[in-house]
Amino acid sequence: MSKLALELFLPYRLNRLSSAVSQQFRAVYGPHHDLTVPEWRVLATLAQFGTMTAKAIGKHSSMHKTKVSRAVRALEERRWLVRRESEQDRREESLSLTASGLHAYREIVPRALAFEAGILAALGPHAEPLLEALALMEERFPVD
Amino acid sequence: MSKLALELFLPYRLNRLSSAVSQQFRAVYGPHHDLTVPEWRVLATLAQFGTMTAKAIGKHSSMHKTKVSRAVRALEERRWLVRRESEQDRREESLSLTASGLHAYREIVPRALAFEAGILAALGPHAEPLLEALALMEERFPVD
DNA sequence: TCGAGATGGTTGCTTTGGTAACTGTCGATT
DNA sequence: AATCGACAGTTACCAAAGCAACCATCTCGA
Repeated sequence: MSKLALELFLPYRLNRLSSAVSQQFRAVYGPHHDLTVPEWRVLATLAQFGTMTAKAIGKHSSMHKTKVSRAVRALEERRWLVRRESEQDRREESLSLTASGLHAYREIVPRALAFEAGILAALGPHAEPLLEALALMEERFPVD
Repeated sequence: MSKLALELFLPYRLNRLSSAVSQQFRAVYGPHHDLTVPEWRVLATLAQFGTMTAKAIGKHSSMHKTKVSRAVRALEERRWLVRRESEQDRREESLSLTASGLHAYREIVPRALAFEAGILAALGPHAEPLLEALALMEERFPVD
């Protein structure tokens, strides 16, 4: 009879680790700005690409359109982003960060990178192989 | 100015991958038995250890006690597990799988292992390094 | 032995996420 | 120009998850 040890089972381990990392990561932007993960993703995506539609944000950050819609509204209420109706296509809207949004972003990024660097440093020589394996798995489990 | 590419950012990648893997994994037990992830974890833990308390299940499977409580009730209603009041300590209850529960478990396990094996096989020589890196990160991000 | 704090487990409240239905707009075909 | 299907985004509804309050029981110390 085949046996399965939950603590060694890959999907479980990934899930556990991902939650733990996310939770720790919240401490990075938590103290100053209280962001949810979807809000952080929208912020990061907009900062990365400048101006884009909600649809494009969702695609790049693997988020369902309702999640994006809500995160966008939250950031808008915080005055971190503005909507502008697109001229060519009035169904969509061009989203971009305000000065405050960009300011907050720039404050968070170095800490986010330091957080990531801390993990990779702790992995030492295992870091590079991990990243390669991650890339392979991402290929096997593509976005939707 | 430091730049951050979300798609290369480790916490994001872990999160994305973990969701994708979990979602695919549901297809393993989905067709026959419609289980939630917490239910699956309780089932697996009980099968692994025989008889234990809800507290112990939560600890082993990294789940909040309310999650465990609800998953236990769901499995109980499905007649996959039974509660027995502990004699030494009447606050806690001894949980164990019924024959049906064990039967379902035994049907799922080979497929679960095959699913995992498929991933590891696709990783080829990268599998072992990945598992080592995972272990290191788990150490760095312990349960709660 | 009795009272205070700790503990196992459940329940209620609130937040969060997903699905589906809806609104408004576009593009294409007629 | 009118209509039909596709599409961007929002909203309403429902399932899932966390937090805190709660109940019952245990343990320990005065």
